[in-house]
Amino acid sequence: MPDQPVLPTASAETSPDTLAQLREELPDDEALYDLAELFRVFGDSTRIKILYALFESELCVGDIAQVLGMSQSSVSHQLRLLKASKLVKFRREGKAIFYALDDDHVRSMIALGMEHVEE
Amino acid sequence: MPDQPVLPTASAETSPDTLAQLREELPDDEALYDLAELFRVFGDSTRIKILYALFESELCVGDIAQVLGMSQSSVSHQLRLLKASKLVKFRREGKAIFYALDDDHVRSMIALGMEHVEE
DNA sequence: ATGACATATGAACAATCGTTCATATGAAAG
DNA sequence: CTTTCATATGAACGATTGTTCATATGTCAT
Repeated sequence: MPDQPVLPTASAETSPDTLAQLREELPDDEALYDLAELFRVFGDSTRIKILYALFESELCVGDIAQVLGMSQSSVSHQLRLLKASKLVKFRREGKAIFYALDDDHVRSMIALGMEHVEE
Repeated sequence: MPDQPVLPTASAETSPDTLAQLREELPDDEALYDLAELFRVFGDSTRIKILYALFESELCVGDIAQVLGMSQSSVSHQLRLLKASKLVKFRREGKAIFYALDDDHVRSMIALGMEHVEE
């Protein structure tokens, strides 16, 4: 007869207590979901291209579309996501709407990612 | 008769030359695709959770699954992607395989993202 | 008001993705 | 060599995603 009852959920190498503690130390599910969602927004070629196009200066939607060689509609749809995630800000000037990176946070993020990729 | 022929692709606010220059200054399509792909790997709750679980110390697959309350299969599938993107490394010890964050790059990336989300 | 231009949005469709289930590989113990 | 344990992998299915096309909203000039 074993000292400890055999639990249906079997641990492999680390003690169950340590695992339980690790589980508690993880950020809230919501925070983790939000984080994943943020990365998901960066995780598309079109959106990355848009962000890169805005690296130096603001641009209006039509110009972004032209620089990237994509349809206005597609760019607009993606800008919506970037807007919702606070990665870009915008201002109206007559008929045109100019988009720009929201802050240097975004630049840092892209730069850091690029470092990893270029290794 | 207009000084310039009217091009089928109409520019909106910025001069066509400036747009053309901007287009040239963008990183290669391949680099941009790789960058997006990197972010895409971060862009899933399960994978983010796995990375967070490995923040402090290495863990074997079964333990990761238990900490996250997910199936071994699912974790293994996701580890494959993390491996392919060089976000985690691993070593074998008997039957178990221990995974760990590949480098501090990964930690920085997650930390930076978390900053943005927590605003 | 009307027309022209810039942008946004909704529906629809193909493509991609993450999970599950079943099974395969690989290592250690008997 | 057979069994057991840990992990990996393939097929399949539902869910999510990005594009296109058509159309709506909003701004300015006439």
